Amino acid sequence: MSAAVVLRDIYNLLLVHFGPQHWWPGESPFEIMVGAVLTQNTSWQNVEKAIANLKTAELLSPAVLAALPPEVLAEHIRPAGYHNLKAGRLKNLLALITGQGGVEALLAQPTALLRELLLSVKGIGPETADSIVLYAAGQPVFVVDTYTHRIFSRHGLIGEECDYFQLQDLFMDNLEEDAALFNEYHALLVRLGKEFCKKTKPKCEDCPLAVLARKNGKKGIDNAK
DNA sequence: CCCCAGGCGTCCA
DNA sequence: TGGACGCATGGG
Repeated sequence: MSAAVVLRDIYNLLLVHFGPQHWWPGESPFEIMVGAVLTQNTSWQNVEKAIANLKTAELLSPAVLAALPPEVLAEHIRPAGYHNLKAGRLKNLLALITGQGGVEALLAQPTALLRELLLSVKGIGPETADSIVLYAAGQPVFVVDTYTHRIFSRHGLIGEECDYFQLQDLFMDNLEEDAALFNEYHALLVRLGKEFCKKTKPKCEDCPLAVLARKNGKKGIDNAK
């Protein structure tokens, strides 16, 4: 079974089962960027509270946040957890935005450069950078997260040791380079993870992907290490 | 009470 | 280079 076929089968199963997820849940590119930082190791439910706080206080714009003392910002985003840490990370991101002449100008940079710029920000790692590239800039990179790794390793499709970039390459080498596809695929994997592939309470027997086991066996994916 | 959530940086061998 | 740890709130 080729990787391309397996990846397509999984996508089709998930899309039929769950339907389109309409990601990212945010109203503007800047809101998406803020949400991407706030959701680091944090449930989206908590992030929503923090973003609602910012909106209510009319703080959710680059210019306003840039002028806000970090301690004040931290108080508003408290529900998202790690608020002191994340206030600093948002400040770092705002410095990049300002330095690049604004959100529009930053997000208009070519994919590879945009990714490098984001990764140069202290507090923005591979997943946060890729989330911004895909969901805020609409450029085609595949976003990997803990759910992606957990789902694929539990189904025996990759090894436990498969790292972020190996897993990302697996998708990007075997799917057409299409931002809309990458968008929906990642969103569907998160949906699946939340409902059927939690860390300690996997509902594997009910997993929509259970049919894959019979079709694909335990052979894994051909070019997965 | 416990464990977990759409990570990342630091430290230390 | 890689494994442990801190960061922190809200939900189940």
